[in-house]
Amino acid sequence: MTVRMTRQRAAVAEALDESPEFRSAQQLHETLRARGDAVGLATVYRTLQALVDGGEVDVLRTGEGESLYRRCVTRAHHHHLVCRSCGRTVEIDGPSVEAWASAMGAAHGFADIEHTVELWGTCADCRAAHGA
Amino acid sequence: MTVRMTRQRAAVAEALDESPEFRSAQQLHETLRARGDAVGLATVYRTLQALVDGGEVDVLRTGEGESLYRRCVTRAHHHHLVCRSCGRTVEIDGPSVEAWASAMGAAHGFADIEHTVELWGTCADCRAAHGA
DNA sequence: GGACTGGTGAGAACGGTTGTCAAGTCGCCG
DNA sequence: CGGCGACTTGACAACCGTTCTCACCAGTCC
Ligand SMILES: [Mn+2]
Ligand SMILES: [Mn+2]
Ligand SMILES: [Zn+2]
Ligand SMILES: [Zn+2]
Repeated sequence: MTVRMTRQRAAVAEALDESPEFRSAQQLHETLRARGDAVGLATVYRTLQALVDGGEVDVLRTGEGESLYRRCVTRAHHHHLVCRSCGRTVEIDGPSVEAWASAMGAAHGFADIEHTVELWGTCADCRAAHGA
Repeated sequence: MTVRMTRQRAAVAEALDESPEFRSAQQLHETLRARGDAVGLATVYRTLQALVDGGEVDVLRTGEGESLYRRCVTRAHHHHLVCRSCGRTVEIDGPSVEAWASAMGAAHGFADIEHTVELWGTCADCRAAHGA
């Protein structure tokens, strides 16, 4: 039952620490391979899942159904403002939205309310780079 | 280039009209098959996609990556409060959330802000049925 | 070092969705 | 009414991200 520290787990954790953007399992896998620190794809997925379960990493799903992972600064519940183009992410705390969500649920007789709230946009740098 | 009315397209549209819940392409396909109004699965997907493109049907993706479809009453932008258990859906209009989302984006220099906001819960009927 | 046991990875399996393409049909025209 | 042609259909294969399988590997403890 003991959790072991392995080269692979350390490598995945390190790759996550190095990128402030949300990244997919496959991107992380490729990054590690390119760096000569190869880790099996299945292991990347397993490690990410464990980190998510432990609350150390956040996941979000793109509109195309791919999962993106990121080690967030805030451990508490929060949302994200993500750049569509480069993945740059701002962690957002929205007390007003939290209140709104539970009020809406209660008003319609729903219980155990959960909410997904994500914001997507184009960051200032990407606008400067791509024109427009 | 003309769009034709076919038995299949009418059947999919009718199945959507009959259910106020969000339903998956496969559920709709099965419903039609059971009713003896069989339509190929690929055609169900194609028809749903066309309806979504035309703004006649709303889609949302479950946490498991499945797309759910529903003909909403409101044509204007809105969100949903969905029962995890039976799919019952309440259309929600949240002006405060809209304002919050664009304000957040602007505050961090992001443009072309889009947002996904969905609420999940257990409706009163499902709570009564399953106890708790 | 040796045993115990959790971890690894190549490849198969999965599940929802989309692509392929020969066969079928709606709509129109004569 | 036929007939024609472009649009549509559907069985099945291909896709794609993710998970499962299982024989082999390697931390950990003694
Ligand atoms: Mn929240
Ligand atoms: Mn909105
Ligand atoms: Zn950017
Ligand atoms: Zn319900």
